Amino acid sequence: MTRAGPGRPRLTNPRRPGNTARAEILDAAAELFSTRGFATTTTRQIADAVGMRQASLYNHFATKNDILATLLDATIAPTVEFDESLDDSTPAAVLLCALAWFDAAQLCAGRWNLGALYMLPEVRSESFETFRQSRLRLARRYRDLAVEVLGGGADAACDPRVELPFRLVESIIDIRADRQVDTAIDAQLPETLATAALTVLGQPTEDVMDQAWALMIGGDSDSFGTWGVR
Amino acid sequence: MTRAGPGRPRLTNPRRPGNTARAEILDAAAELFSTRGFATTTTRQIADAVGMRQASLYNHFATKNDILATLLDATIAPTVEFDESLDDSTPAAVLLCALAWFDAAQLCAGRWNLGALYMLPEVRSESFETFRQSRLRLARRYRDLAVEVLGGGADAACDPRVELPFRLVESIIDIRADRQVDTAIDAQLPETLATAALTVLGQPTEDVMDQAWALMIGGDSDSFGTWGVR
DNA sequence: ATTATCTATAGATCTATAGATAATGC
DNA sequence: ATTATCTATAGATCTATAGATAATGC
Repeated sequence: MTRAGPGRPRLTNPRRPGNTARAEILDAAAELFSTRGFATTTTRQIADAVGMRQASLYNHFATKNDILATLLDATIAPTVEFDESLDDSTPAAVLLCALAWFDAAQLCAGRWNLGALYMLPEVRSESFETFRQSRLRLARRYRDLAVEVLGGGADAACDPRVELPFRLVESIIDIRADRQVDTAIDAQLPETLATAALTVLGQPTEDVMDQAWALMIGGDSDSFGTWGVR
Repeated sequence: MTRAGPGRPRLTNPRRPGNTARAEILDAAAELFSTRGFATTTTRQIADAVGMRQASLYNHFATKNDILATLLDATIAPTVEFDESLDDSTPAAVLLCALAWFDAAQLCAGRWNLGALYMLPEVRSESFETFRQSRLRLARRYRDLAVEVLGGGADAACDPRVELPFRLVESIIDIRADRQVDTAIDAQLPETLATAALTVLGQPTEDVMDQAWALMIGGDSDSFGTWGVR
């Protein structure tokens, strides 16, 4: 909050959270990109939202693309790390459920609806190739687990339902985008989606949910605030 | 195909389906907007894709916004009409299932992934207010039917699962966007999603699917090509 | 001296309009 | 005469760079 260091002072007082100009810019860009889109958000709008001049952004990011790339990478990282921390000898149903639960909680958490950045048409451009690869790997991971849950045979691999767990979790992005925050319902959503990810595959959920919950807690449980009420 | 009427001839031969310039423009815009987004698609790109000069677009549409508005309205209309044709004395589970099935088939059909237009950030702007209202009404319709399927009480209205049927159907948009067309799987998707819309609510599906199928056929079954294999 | 901002602006778009042109149809 | 295109361009952006300025820190 109290900024006093070298450099010419800003004309406006800071109005964004973050201890560095970089963090302030990322917060403003996250809000604008996730609500108005990338192409329609101008660098001037970002600068105005931070309280600095348009040209000053370029002391902290080389290009506008660079700002989006930074946000995208930070957004997907926690879920990928959580997935990599899982023990592959655990039953597939438990792994799938835990992954869905963690991912949904991640997408629910945070000041801004960062998942919406995945959906921006601009992300399809060449510049974001690396990010798109990571995300595709995650989608494949969901599908592979779903195939295993369904028995792992050739039939399971062709079952169209194996696409659904990943898509169910993603739907939280549109839910957040379409309406105001409703804490009563939102707190339940991650668990609801993790359950639904099993239900659409025709799986019973009782024991699995408890085991998945244990894995969630086992992960870096301090890395963000709320896991939803249990 | 054979264009020969009044007016100065184009420099390029027609390369888009449609008997009128308007239809050719809509086809090109549908492809570009749904794959690259609205703001990043220039009127020059649309014109190039049609095979005419940028300025010539303005003989057929007043503004770039006007092109998108036309596409949006045409996209949501069939599902809204189908919903209005349904008989409210039918059990809610059958209505929900039929609506989901029809909507999913609609989103699957067609040369371009028009559902992706719903997701464009630009649609949140004032200009598309009317369209957004229609779409919100449709989302509410799904939710109201889901509440009724769950018993209709106050508990049902607060159950977070009531959001899921609508979101499951929408997920077909992202499925289409993320991968190449896979006819073997795609033909099954609408029925799979209609089934899942009931499954996530904890409903049995056996009889309901047959009744829903009958409603699908009863609607304007000739309005588009494939309903999926049954 | 170093740093982070500021002001000013070049260069590159992009939408939409104005007016000319080349067909058809009466 | 009417129509649908064309060419040319005005006016309005928007990104990113260049160079000046006002702080801190040594």
